[in-house]
Amino acid sequence: MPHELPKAYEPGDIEKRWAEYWISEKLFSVKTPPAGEKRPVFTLLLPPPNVTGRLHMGHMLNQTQMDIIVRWHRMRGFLTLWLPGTDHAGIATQMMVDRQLRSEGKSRLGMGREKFVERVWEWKRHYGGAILDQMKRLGASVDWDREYFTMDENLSRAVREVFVRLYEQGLIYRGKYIVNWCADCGTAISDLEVKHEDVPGKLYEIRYPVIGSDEFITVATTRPETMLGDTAVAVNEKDERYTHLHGKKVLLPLMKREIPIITDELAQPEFGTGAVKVTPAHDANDFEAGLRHNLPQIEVIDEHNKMSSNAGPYAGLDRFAARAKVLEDLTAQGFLVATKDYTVALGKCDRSGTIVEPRLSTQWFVKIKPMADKAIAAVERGEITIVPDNYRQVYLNWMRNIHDWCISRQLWWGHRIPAWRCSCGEMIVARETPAKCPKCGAAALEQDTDVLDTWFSSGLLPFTTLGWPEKTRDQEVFYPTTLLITAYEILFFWVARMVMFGCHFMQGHQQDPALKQASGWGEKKDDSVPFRQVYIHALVRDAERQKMSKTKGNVIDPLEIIERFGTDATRFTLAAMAAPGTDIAFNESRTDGYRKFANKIWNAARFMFMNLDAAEHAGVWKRAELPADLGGFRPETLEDRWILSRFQRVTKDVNDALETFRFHEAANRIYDFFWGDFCDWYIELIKPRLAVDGNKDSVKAACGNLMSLFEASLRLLHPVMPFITEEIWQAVYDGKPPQKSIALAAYPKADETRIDLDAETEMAVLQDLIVSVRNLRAELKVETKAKVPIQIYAPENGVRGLVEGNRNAVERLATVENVEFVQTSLARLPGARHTARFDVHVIYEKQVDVAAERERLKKDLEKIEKEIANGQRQLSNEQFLAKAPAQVVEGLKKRAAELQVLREKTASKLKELG
RNA sequence: GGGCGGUUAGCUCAGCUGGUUAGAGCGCCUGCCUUACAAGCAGGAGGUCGCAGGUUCGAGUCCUGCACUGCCCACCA
Repeated sequence: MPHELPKAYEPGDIEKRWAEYWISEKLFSVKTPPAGEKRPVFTLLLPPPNVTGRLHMGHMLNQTQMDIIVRWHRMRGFLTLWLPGTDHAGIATQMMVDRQLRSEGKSRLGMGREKFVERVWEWKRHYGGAILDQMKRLGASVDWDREYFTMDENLSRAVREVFVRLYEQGLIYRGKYIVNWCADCGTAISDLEVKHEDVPGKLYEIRYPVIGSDEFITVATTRPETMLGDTAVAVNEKDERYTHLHGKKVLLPLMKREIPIITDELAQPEFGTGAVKVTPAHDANDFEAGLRHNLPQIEVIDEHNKMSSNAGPYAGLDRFAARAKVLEDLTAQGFLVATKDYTVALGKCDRSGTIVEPRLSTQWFVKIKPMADKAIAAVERGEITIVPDNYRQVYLNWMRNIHDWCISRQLWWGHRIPAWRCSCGEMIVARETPAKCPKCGAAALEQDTDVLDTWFSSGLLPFTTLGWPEKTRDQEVFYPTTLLITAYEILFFWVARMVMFGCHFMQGHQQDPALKQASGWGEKKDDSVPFRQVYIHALVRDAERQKMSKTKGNVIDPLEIIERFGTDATRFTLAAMAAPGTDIAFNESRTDGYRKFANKIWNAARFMFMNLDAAEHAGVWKRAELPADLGGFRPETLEDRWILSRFQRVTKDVNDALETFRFHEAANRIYDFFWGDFCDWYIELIKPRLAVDGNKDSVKAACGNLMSLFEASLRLLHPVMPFITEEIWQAVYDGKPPQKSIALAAYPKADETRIDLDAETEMAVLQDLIVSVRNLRAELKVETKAKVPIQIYAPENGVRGLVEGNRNAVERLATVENVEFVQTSLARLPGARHTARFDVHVIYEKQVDVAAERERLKKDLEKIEKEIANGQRQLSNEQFLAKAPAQVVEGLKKRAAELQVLREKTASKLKELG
């Protein structure tokens, strides 16, 4: 790799090149180790995007976080498996292909099930890989050799196995119940797929004539059209208003049907009139009540949301047209008593937006309670930790109030339910297509036409992707997976289901004890859980905090952002903004800032290579093998000791932050270190030492130190910015790196013995001095290039020695030409600045702006006084001295001493100025 | 109806387990094309941490209430 790097960083080609390299070299493919290996293992399952999906910001955030964690583990020596795949996404995909067919003038129904499914497969082969290709652009370090698709044969077999086992265990049943029906999708959907929306509506009060009296009983409803299917009116047993009507009947208006008045807890005396109409076929509560009282179920709305023949004169009308007509007729006949404004929680289909109809229908259900109990226990016992912690409670609440899960869908695309019906009425649930009916021997069996809810199969992925139902080595090694990173939105859809299925089907499973131990999970007792940890990340919103949506047109396309700013910068943005618990308002200006950060790194690299090459050319230094992990770093000067110390700190902080998913902290720490410490100070300080005409040994050391530290910093940054770090890292090794990729190099580990407090303190004083002089120069309006003489008063020997020892640095970085030490304080002079440890005076003929100076000092003094007062109050408080940690007291005392000095200097100067 | 978050500089956000002087980026102002970087450098202005109480030696951080705001869950017509 030539070191003639272009002046500005151009991510496009570089990123593409390395993304391809990582894949073609199979760097992230994992071989399952045999028994006997003792190595930490890290497993992560990619939440499978829909095959129909296109990468959006949510994916990108999710994948960036996963990739950071994955690369970090890999570099720390974990056997790291990240499993990618896609979800067949039943409804979404079917709708997509439906639409395509329609545009060709064809229809699903016209072509028949078999042909349609074949067509979907064809579509999948063509377009299904798009989202994974987009992932490749992000640099996601997944194991492409293990890519799965939820409809793969082996995964489908596992799905059938699960279904049959649950059926045999009595945990799957089939029955006619109220389900959420979406007429648009033509299928039942689960409770989770219904989104409630508060909309202004009406509450209608309708009176039903009581038979055998001239009395009426008034019921309240938001859905008058369902009265056509009423089979009772309920009142509460304790409601004395209605005691005299118990056992009587009413004549249902419009339908002229006699229906009983029943007593049931369904009716709450406080609400409305205390009497409620009962429509068992169109309301979940009424359905239950109907069962309790053995009421007939009259379906008046069909699967197309039209009134059925049971609706008499209203048959054929759309449900809402029917509502209008019913109200009209009720009014005309004097049955409508009142119409009140009322907010209705309308249930809409998550997918199509159609208003969902509670409808009586025969479906398959999972009896969820037994599995939910295990899933609750796993989290309660801490076998699974959920981060941030508040989601733990959300999860538990949901799990404790869970209802049976409707798993059948009236679709063609998906895992078909492995149940067959014989004409004799026998139902056969089997792993493989049965040849004949076990009861009557008939061969003409019809398979159930429904498919399974997509989440049924994705809920199994943690173990089915590892070869279940066979007992495989993969499971011993990689199950339970270590972590799951996902969005809150699918906590219930997916996470909760994985926990239930995992705990149920992997009960008794044991991870290879040696690997489990080495991975740090030794104390965990239960290896049936699908993952040890769950991290829930925030939502990405637009810059105005709005949820992104196609209809609002505020969707930010990550690929477009990547195109403009580079993948690394985009990844960095997402990491830096991802503070746990808060949503991310994606702001391009931040990404632009991180693009500049990449450029900064790039130019620091150019600087380094320029100097290394010059040194090598001059024969002062040879680019030999770079000792691993800062092994070649020889601290010679203050800045060497200082930067080494700072590096240990940033390394510690970054590792700590990643341990607890504080991505923003990790990113910001590296940013500050690299830009602030490394570029602004270290590089500036080391510059003269790199001059090839200098002392050979010291040039050599400087080159080695610069390169060592840069190389280590690249490794530190790599999980967040994989591309630019790879590019420069490869160049550092001149195409002969010790590993094929920086992704396989070791992650920096903090060595706290290399933290040098003295160096940090001294450097801070030096920085203070230089900044003070720069300050004064600006204030005095000294021409930029003019070197000025300065005077320094530094009563402490240490400080004086420090400045003398780094006189060069001061002269260069503050543009100073002569440093004179004096014996008396300079604080009062115009054109001087002071800190607690030194005074510095810039000798220059121009005058300071006295008024401005006075203002500044006044402000300073005020602050100092305030702080002194605060400090004194605390230090004179016995309680404080007794209770506060010694370190805090000590610090405060030290500060108090400093403040005294500062106050005196500042006050006397202020006095001087008048 | 239940639950969960947010409110800190003009804007977008950090501030983890309470501890000395509340930070960053962007924007703004001033001066610099100093041979790594003008996608840069140097300097600067800008905050009674939503409001009111409380706990504590000490509160942006913990507690209570209020206000505004966002989200999730829910089979009361």
